[in-house]
Amino acid sequence: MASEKILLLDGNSLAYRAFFALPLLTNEHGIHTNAVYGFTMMLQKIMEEEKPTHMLVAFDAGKTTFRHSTFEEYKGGRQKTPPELSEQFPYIRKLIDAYGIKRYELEMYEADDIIGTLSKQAYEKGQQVVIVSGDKDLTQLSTDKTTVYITRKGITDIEKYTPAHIEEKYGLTPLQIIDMKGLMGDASDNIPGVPGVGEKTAIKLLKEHGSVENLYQALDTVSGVKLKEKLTANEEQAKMSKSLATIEVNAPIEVAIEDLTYSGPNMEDVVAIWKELSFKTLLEKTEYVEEDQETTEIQFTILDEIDASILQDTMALHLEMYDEQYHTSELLGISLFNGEESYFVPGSIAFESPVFCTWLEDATKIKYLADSKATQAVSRKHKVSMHGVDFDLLLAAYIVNPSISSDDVSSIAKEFGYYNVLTNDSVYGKGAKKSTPELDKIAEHASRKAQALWNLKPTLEEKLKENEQYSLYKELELPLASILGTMESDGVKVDKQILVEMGQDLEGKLQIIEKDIYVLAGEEFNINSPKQLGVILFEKIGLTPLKKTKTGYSTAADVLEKLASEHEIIEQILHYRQLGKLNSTYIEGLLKEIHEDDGKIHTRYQQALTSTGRLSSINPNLQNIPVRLEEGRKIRKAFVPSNPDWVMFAADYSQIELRVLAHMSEDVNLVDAFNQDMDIHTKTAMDVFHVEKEDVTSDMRRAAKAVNFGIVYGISDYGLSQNLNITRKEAATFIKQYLNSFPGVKVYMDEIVQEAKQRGFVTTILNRRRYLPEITSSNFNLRSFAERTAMNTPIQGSAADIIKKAMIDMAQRLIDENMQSKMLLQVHDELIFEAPREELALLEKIVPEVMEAAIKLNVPLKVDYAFGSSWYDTK
DNA sequence: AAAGCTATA
DNA sequence: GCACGTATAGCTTTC
Repeated sequence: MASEKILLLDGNSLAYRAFFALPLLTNEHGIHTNAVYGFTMMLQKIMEEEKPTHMLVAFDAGKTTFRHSTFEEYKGGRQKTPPELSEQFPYIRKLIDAYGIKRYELEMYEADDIIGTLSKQAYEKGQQVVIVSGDKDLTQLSTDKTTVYITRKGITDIEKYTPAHIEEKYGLTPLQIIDMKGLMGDASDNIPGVPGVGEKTAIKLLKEHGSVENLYQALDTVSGVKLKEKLTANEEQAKMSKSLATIEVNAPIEVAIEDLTYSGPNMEDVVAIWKELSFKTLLEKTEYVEEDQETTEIQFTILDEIDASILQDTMALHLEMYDEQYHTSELLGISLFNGEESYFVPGSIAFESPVFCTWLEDATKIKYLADSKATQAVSRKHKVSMHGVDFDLLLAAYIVNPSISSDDVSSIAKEFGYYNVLTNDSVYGKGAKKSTPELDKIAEHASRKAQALWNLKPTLEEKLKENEQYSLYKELELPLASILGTMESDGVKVDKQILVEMGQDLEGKLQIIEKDIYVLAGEEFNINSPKQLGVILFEKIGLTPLKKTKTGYSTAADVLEKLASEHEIIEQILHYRQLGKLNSTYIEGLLKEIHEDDGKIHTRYQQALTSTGRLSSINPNLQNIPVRLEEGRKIRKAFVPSNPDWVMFAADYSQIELRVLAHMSEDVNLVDAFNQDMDIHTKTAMDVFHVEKEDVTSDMRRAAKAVNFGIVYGISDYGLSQNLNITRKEAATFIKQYLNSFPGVKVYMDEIVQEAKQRGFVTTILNRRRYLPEITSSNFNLRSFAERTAMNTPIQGSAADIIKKAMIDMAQRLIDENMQSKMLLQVHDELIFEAPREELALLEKIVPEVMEAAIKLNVPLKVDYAFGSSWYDTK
């Protein structure tokens, strides 16, 4: 039986280690997961390396142990277990069970004693023993067949204690470790030892005398008067300490080695726990495919034409696309489910059927969808305008909790307890392995999705109503999805030639700057590499590094600007970066996104992504087209109307976030300022600096503007000081002055943080929620971040609510007025249209009117607008 | 895949 | 004494 190997783990000790080694992670439900995660990592690694035949995780049973009858203060003065860790123990236990590992705890005994007892029994049986703990006391158990692994810093770094290693490290035998503890004590366990005797002295004494008992028998021979005195005075305490430090190897345990055979994990259970805790990396690494086991068989019919009889009044419908870029992706087919029968129609056959297209357009035919925006966009590509959407899974899940990061039907369904859908990755493969499976597989996959929609609708709607978010979902997000789908599919015309010419111009300029930089640096290097640049600037040229990053010198723009006066290379580098960014992201990047067939760019808005309720824009991002610097702003010249004699028309909300703040805080001074339509930054400067309007300098206004931004973002004196390049103290004074001038804002900020603490979430004007589990964290950084988001999210999110509502009203108004003008883009606080010149006069009237009336606040909303022959000219 | 940088509101 | 402004997307380099 020499091949048997038993692995004994100290559960409490390892959980503590994991907890303190890792940052306080949480999953999207606010459950702390760092200890479980670290424990899992250790477990995986150690099992893989050791391949044990037997395993056990021992836990401490309770607070009191037999050692307390010897010494009441044993382990006294210990900090109580942080609640963030306590809450993780149940998961650790569940996980151990899922792995199929035995766990054990025993009244009055510690995990050490269980491990000691079992390691002795295993040793006697001739097994190899491996003990894992974070507690060095366990090293006393080391023998020729027993190795004790003690975690070092981190979670997977381990020191292996064999008798030889102990000899080498301390010059002692494993059992003498107990004597050493007896003499030197152990602060963490509150074992006193002999005061004044530390590790060095203890080791020296034991090398001479062998044990505590022998030492006291030969006390006369000990050199050093002081030491002898200390030893004499503390003889009882030394002997008691030794007994406290001795691990019991004959504890009355009720498990036997034979019960501990390890036969491998139940991966289904393990994966379920990983999912519950959102261990994404572990899930991705695991090749275990649990879906096939979890899903139940379904029935479906593949059709090669659509018969009117299958298109009923209410149906779940899913368009199965090969990839997520639905504007260009191949349509693999559509699935339909009516509560009983599932159908799949391959490819674009459905859209070739007038019966189907008519059904899609019919508002009285009710559709349940996974992603109505995508469905709308794809339908429009097939010249169909869909109506009658009554459910959108993606949006419903997002409104329930915007932190849910998953965007495929399978993972959303699982969030709400429905497991009968496979992931896209498992059907198509991911990365380089992605490919189209056979038709049958696709049909089944798509059918499962349609069935999921049907089954999940009641669950999601109930949740939305319970949270009073049903109208946010049904009257705001759902109609908006259709509008966004239309905007995306309409697209925006981009003049390729303009971009190409700008690109050539940029390339030329870049080459010149590049050469200049090489001359100034005295060598050629990759300017785009912060690492190489850092070496040139701070080592070769010898500039002073003002800031560091995790990996080296920071060469960020704000740092370089401060060094600009030191060396002329800085200015060149900043210019190189600026032009390089324009060329790679905006010239080359945008050119790649122009569709050949229509010369347009079709971005995709992510409607279910941000935690605040804003949209985001991808492939390409049209919400960050340059505007601040003239050189970049010229990119906007390429964005033109799709008809030659039309114009671009842009309208933006003025100071919408500060107006929202005025509304929510009801601060009299701020409300007044907006009611009188004052320049808010000037007004802030007047109040913060106590000057008259005429005496506000441009610097004062700039500082006030930064303070206003800071207030919206959840201010800190440090952040403001960085932004304004002033001291922290000065920044703190500004903030104090601001809050004195706008006391209602201070009250509001305090209250919103309190509210977040009490309810666990904050809300916007339209009752959008954001959960902030970390607001009660004991970690300063996490808590502070949550507090700032508690202040910012209602402001940013309410502004998002307002413009979304405006978009819905605007789309309706364009229809009502029978206009050809099209709403094309949304950039957080602005809307961009293209319009025939004849409609300009009307547009100038209705756009501000509709936007300003979108949601009534207790301050007016203000909209500025402009038009011109390109986006650039709308200024 | 992560880090560093830069573009927007 | 620590670390320290909100929300994003995308490019290049480096591991």
